[in-house]
Amino acid sequence: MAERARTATDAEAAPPRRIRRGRGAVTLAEVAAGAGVAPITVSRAINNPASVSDALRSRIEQAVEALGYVPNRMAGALASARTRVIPVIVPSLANVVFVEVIEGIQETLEAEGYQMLLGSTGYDLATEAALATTLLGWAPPGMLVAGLRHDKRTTALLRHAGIPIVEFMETGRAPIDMNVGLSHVRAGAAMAAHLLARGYRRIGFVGLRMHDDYRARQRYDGLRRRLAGQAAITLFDRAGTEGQSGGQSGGQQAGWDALPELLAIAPALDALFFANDEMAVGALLRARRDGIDIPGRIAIAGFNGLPIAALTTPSLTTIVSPRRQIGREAAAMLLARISGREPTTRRLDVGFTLEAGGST
Amino acid sequence: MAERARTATDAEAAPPRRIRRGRGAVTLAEVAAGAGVAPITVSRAINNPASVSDALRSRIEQAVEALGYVPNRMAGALASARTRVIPVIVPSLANVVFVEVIEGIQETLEAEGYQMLLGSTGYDLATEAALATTLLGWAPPGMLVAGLRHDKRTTALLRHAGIPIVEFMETGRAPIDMNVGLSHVRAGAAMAAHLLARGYRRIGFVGLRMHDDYRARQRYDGLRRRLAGQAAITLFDRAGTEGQSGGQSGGQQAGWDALPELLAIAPALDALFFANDEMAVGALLRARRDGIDIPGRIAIAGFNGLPIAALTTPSLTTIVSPRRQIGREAAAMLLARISGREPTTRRLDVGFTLEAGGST
DNA sequence: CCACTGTTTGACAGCGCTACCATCTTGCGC
DNA sequence: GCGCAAGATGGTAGCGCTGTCAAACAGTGG
Repeated sequence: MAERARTATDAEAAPPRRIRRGRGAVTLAEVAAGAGVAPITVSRAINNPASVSDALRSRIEQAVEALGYVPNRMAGALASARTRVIPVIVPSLANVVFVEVIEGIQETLEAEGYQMLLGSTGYDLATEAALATTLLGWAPPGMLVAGLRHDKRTTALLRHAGIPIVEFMETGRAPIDMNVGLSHVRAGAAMAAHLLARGYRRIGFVGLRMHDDYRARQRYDGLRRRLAGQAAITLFDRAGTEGQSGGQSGGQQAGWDALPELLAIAPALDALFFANDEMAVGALLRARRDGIDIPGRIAIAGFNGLPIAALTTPSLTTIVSPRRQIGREAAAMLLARISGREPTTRRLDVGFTLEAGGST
Repeated sequence: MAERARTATDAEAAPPRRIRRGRGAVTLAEVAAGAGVAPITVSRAINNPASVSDALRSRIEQAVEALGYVPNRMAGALASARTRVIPVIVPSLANVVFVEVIEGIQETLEAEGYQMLLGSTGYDLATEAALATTLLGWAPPGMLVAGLRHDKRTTALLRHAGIPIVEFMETGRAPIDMNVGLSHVRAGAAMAAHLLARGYRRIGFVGLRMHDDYRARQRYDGLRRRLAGQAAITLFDRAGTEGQSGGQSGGQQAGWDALPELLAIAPALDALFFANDEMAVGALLRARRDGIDIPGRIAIAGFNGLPIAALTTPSLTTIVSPRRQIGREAAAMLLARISGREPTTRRLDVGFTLEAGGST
C-alpha cells in the first residue's frame, strides 16, 4: 500500500512529464510486489496453481484478495494469443428456438471454461458481416454461426479466419467448416406425408415474413415437393404486425389474425401447416374463440415442438426439433477442434420427430 | 506480398532463435508497410478517418482490403484502456422477460457503437459473482446487471470497479449505482386491489421455484399486504418439472399441472394469481380441456403482459411490464454516464399497467 | 519573402500480461 | 559426498495497438 503510494508520488515528482495512462486498476505487478515475488510467478499461481509451491501460492492469493486484483484479460489474451471467448451469431433472441440452442451451447462451453459472446443480426446479412468482423477482432479460438446462408463477405471472412467454425440450425451442403442441424426440407416433407396420410388434400402453408426466414421456405419446399401431384398446395406469406417484439409473440398474433382471413379467402382449404408453433397456437386460440372446429373444419399443424403444443385443446401436431442438442453438439464439435482433437464427424444431422396431435 | 515473404525469411535465417508468437494474422504494421505509411497513420485512418488526408486514407483502405486486415481489439483496448463492450448479466435467457429487456439494451447500445457481452447466471448468486469478476476483466466502461440482490462479493466488486453500473428489473433502495425497473411489491398490491374489487376473497398465489425468484416473492408480498384483513391468502410454491427448458415452457406445464391439484387441495379458493403469464396460460388451457369455468369456478390472473394473454378465451388478466423500455432506459442511463454526461435521473420507476381481461 | 498559425504525419514508448529460456533449488541414487 | 534430473522461480522480450509529443508541411497576412 505505502509502497504503491510512494511510487506514484516519485513518478510524479522525478520524471516531470511521465503520464499514467492505464485505467488505474490493480495490476499483476502490484500483486507481485505485494507478495514479494516476480510477476511471472503470480501469473502462474493464477493460471496454473499446481506449478507454484504452496507457500508462495497462499501468499499470492492473499495479496490478490487484499488488493482486489482482477486480471486484465485483454493483456493476457494479447500476450498469449489465446482467448477463451467464443462468439455466437444468431439472427434473433426474440425467437425461443435460438435461445434454446444458445442454452445448449452455453452449458457446453461453460463446462470447459469457455465463455460465450453473443451477437444477434436481426436477420440482416450485412449486420451479420459487420458482426463477424468485429467478433473476429477478439481473436477467438473458434466461432459458432446460425445458418448456412451468409453474404459473400461473411463467408470469405470466416473461411480465411483460420479457426474452426460451426454453422448450426439446418443441414446442407458446403458448410464453411462444420455443420450441425436438421433438414428442414425433410421436415416439411414429413409433415406432407402426415397430412396426406390423414386424408388432407387442400393444404396451405402459412409463413411470417418468409423473405427473412429461409428455413421456413425450406420447410415449404419440402412440403410442396412431397405433395406434388397428390394435393393442392398454397403459400401464404403473412406480413405480421411489426412493432411487437417479433418472434414468438408476433407469431401468435399473426396466427390469430390469419385463421379467419384464410378461411374467407380460401374456404376450400382443409389443412394449414404453419411455419412455427407460435403461429399455429395463435390459430388454435382463435378457433377456440370463434368456435371453429379443429380439425373438423380445418386441420392445423406447427413446427418446433414447443411444450405448449401438448397443452392446447386439441393438442397441436408439430415437428419437434432437438434444439438444445443442436447447441450442445455444435459446441462440443467446436471445442474438440479447438483442443486439437478431431470430432467424430464434421457434419451432424440431429433429425426431428413428428408429434401427431389432435389438431390434424 | 514479396516484401512480407522476404522479411519472414530473413527473420528465420539471421537471428537464429527468434520465434514468431502471434496468431499470424495480418497486423496494422503490415497494412502500414503495404500502404507505405506509418502504423499510427493507419490507426488514425481507421479510428478517426477525418484526421487523415483523402489520398492516404484511400491508399490505406485499399491495403486493408487487399490484406484482409481485421484490427485486433484486444491490442487496441489494452493500449487505449478503453473498450466499447458492455457486459450484461441476467439470471436466464429461457425467460422471455429478460430477453425483451436485453433487446432493448442491445438496440440502444448498438446505436451508439457499443457491443453487448451477455452472461447468464442460472439464478445462482455464486455464478453471478464469478461472472462479474470475469467480465470486469475485460475492462468495460460500464456494466448492466439484472436485479438488486447480489451476494456480498458481487456488490463489493461492482462498487469498487469505479465504473457506472445500472441494476435493472425492479426498483428498490440502495442500488450500487443506478437503477431502472418497476416496483413488484406495488404490482402485487395492484392485483390485490383488482381482485378485491371484483369480489374475490379467497385468493391463492402460485409461484414456481420461488426460492430463486425473489421478484415473484415481492409480488406475493405486495398482494398479501394489500389483502390483509380483507381476504384469505394462500401461497403455493410449485417445484415444477425440472429437465424441461425451464422458464416459459416449464411455466406452462406447471400451471397446467397446478390448476386441478390446487382445486382439489383448496376447493374454497375463488381466485389464483400466478407468478407469471406462462403459468396462468397453462392453467387456462387446462381449464379449457377439463371444462372448468373461468372465472365462474375460479378466477385466474398472471403477470408480465405477454401478447398471448390477449388471445386466450377468456382473455387473461395480467400486469404489463414495459420490458423493452427498461432495457432502453437502463442502457441510455449507462451510456450517458460513460460519456461523462449526467443522466436525467439515477433512479427510474417505469411503472406497470394492469390489463383486466375476462379471466377475473 | 518571412514569421506565424493550423494541419498532417511520424517516432517513441508503453498498456498488462505471458512465452521462452536461464537460473537456482531440491531430492535422490550410487 | 557428488553428479544429475526434476521442480520452482525469475529475467527478458515482446503481443498489436494507441497516447503523447515533435516534426514536417502547407496556407496566411504584412
